[in-house]
Amino acid sequence: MSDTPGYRPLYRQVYDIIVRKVAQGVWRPGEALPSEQALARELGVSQGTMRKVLDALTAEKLLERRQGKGTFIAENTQERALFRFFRMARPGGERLTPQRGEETVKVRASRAAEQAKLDLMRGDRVVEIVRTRLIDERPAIREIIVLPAALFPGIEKRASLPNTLYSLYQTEYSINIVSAREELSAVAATAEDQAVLGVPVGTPLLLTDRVAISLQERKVEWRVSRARSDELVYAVTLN
Amino acid sequence: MSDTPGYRPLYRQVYDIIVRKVAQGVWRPGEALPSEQALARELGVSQGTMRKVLDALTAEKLLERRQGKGTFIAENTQERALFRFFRMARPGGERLTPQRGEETVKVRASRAAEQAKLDLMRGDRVVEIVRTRLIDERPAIREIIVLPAALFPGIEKRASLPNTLYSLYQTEYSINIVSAREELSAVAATAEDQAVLGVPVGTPLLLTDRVAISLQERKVEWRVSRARSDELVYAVTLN
DNA sequence: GAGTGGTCTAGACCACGCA
DNA sequence: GCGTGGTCTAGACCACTCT
Repeated sequence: MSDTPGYRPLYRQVYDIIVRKVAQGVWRPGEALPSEQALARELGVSQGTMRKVLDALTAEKLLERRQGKGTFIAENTQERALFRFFRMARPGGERLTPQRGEETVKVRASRAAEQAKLDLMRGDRVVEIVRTRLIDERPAIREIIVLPAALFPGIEKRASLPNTLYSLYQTEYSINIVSAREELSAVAATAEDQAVLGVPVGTPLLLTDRVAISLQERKVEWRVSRARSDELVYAVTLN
Repeated sequence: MSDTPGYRPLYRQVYDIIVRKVAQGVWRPGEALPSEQALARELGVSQGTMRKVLDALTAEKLLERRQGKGTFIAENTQERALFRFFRMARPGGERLTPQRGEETVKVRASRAAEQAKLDLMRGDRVVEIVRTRLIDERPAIREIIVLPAALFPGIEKRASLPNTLYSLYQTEYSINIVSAREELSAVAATAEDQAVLGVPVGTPLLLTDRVAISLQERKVEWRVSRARSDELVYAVTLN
């Protein structure tokens, strides 16, 4: 799995140092880092090398740089986190923001499929979140979200969960979601889908199976969504 | 649409020059460019600036750089072009290569929907390719592909089309596909789907609606695919 | 005007591929 | 051992933001 390059560029080492600091929460989301110059001096590298590191982290959307102002820890704000990982839109491309519907949270033993998906051990516990999301006031998406309980202590005791869970992960649990692997397929609506979403059994639904990856490259969330596909599409740009 | 920055960095100008040269086919796909040093001298900029340009174009997958060897025009080889824009896989993520099935090509007048999708004028003609693709020897995907006829002269006279059209676009028509906007939805199989794909009417299919964008930022292809979703998923990684 | 990131330069040395 | 891209440095100047 892990190569041993035998040669480890300086900027790579500095990169890892900064990533570690961010993961430790040395700076809060939205807060400014020291200037390029200051960081370079502090770590004993040239400004050019420091810049290379900060630019790379900006490309990974962990930092944001604004000319004349500074370098900031990227915030998984509602807006941003939503449009980055929530790809549902109206046909034609117009983005939309779902509303919150029914929601249940519980902690339970993990199942074999979950252990496989999230690299868990037998006996590990998981948090299960089941929720409905609304478009135009009507139920449109059913989601089942599974998290390793060890990483999210007490999350089941929270009064209510925000629409964008990833900002909660970041601010409350110092877990930054940096990428997600998704698999989409088309399935027929079940009786349960009919009950929740109000579509006839057999209606084609868009099923999304997502595993979210943290900055530390851990699989931290498994999410399966079933979405009405009549007025909703999954929009993505390939590069 | 187009901002006037009022200030145009040097590397941006050099970038445009190189892009233009690539689009003009000054170097063939797979061929090596002059070295960083040589290009920098030729264009009268420093090596650092030249490097910035070449790195940016590498990030856009237009070039490939190999230490010790040189900088090459990225080839839309079968392998690469396929896995870059063809996202179908087996559940679990294993990539697969479809085989070619039935195929028809014709040139005809464009319809309103096509004019809208591809930014065409009324009266512009289009090439329509209808084809079936096989997985494990069985029909699994139906595709309708629409191209502006003006950009692909004589394409309808070709004996047969390759599995990966984008390498054909690149080598024969100097059109580099650099990105694609896709919209996915779930639809019920029609009688025609039943006839071609052998699935019962009403079976959920995965429908993909793609517009492919060229290096010159033109909308060059509209492709609608209907895929069996029983043993096939659409796999994508979000960053 | 002071401070930040953004651009640009010139030059040195390192790692890789190949003959 | 030569030529290529990859890393690293030091320093200058430009553009943007805020006071």
